[in-house]
Amino acid sequence: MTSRSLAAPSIPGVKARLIEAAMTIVRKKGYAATSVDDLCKAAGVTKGAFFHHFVSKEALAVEGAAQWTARAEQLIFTLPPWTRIEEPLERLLAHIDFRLSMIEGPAENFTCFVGTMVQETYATSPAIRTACDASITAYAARLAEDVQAAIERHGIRDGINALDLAYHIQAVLQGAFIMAKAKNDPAIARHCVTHLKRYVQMLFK
Amino acid sequence: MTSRSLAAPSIPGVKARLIEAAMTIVRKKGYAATSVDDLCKAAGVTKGAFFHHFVSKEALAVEGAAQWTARAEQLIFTLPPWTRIEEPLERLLAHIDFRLSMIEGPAENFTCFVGTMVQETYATSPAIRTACDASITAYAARLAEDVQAAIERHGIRDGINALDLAYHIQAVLQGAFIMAKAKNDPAIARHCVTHLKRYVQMLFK
DNA sequence: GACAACATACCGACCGATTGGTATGTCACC
DNA sequence: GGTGACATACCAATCGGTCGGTATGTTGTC
Repeated sequence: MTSRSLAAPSIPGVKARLIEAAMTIVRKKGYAATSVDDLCKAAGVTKGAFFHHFVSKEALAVEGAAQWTARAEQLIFTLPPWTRIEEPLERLLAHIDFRLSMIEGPAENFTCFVGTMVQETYATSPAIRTACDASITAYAARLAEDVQAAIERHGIRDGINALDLAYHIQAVLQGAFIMAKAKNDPAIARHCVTHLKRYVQMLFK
Repeated sequence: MTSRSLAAPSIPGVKARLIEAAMTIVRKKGYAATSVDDLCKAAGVTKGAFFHHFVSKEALAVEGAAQWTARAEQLIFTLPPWTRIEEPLERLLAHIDFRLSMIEGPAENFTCFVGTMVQETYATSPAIRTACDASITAYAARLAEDVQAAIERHGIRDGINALDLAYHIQAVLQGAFIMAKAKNDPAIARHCVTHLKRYVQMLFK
């Protein structure tokens, strides 16, 4: 039955390595320009192995988006020590500071996998668009919890909704990434996120 | 053979029609996924004509970016009546309102040609990246004039620089576009731009 | 515990379609 | 009769994806 261990996973997870490769290469060249061969070469895998694990390139993108969500949950909302700050507004601002501190080095290291993909595929691949949307929505929903807690504690300007503000925070990050790519320099992106932090602070004052 | 068309600058410039097609199709599918054949078909032009006017697909992108700048200058900074508002802060806010009002219908109608392209090409095509950067920079510089005028009239919070704020405005728009694509709904993008407007208003109070 | 039957993981040659780009020709207008 | 503005035919490379095959498990039966 199912005392099933993997039959022959030879070297640690071919699948994981392919997804890892996709997260790097797609963020650098975009989805369409990333070929299956590119991915295979980077992961040290043959094409046969690729299509053994994924029915299509699109399927890899969808699975990659799901894993991106999980990774963000860990890396941004769970592991960092500041996530345990009690005071909700402080925690929210620490979140923004953290995102700010990530913006460094080559763009493919700090930009968003799903944000990059959805740009190119929203009109051509419903499956990928949906998967990217789910990832962004999950992030926003999680962030909105902290925003809501801060609102309850401090109050906020009229007409502002927690989820909306969470999406706005996401949008500024995505936009900042585009600026960094255009200028080939992360500094401009940091300035944008600094504006964002100021906005959030002012809303709660 | 040939049921041909005019030899001299045929009806309304083949070149212009190709660039026009690129602005629509690239915004919908991205740069890499847009083939030269796609462009030719949309413009009603043969491949021979394409490569008669452009040495490469990349060259079309570069020229398209330059025209995008010119078009934005006209459509956003020159033609609309609100550009003649005297009061600089009012004019700046009218600018944001105008951008807000553009966010409607399918994403390929209101998103940014150069923002979409630079996402995919910043690491692979220096020529395109530079052209997109020039376009974004020109827009920001123009917008910064209005921001600066408003600062001189009203004063602004400490540590805020006109050009920086102009780039931030651009970034929020770009990020809003990504949200709209992910959700397949422009409403979310409008919410983001509303946050942006509120931020600008608060800075000047 | 031996063995047949089957499942999983992978290899790499191969496929038709499409890609960006070229080579050559045609034809109207100066 | 040269030149600019195309059209047509074509090309090598690359694309995503298929397919027959092998090596190495795992499992039910006796």
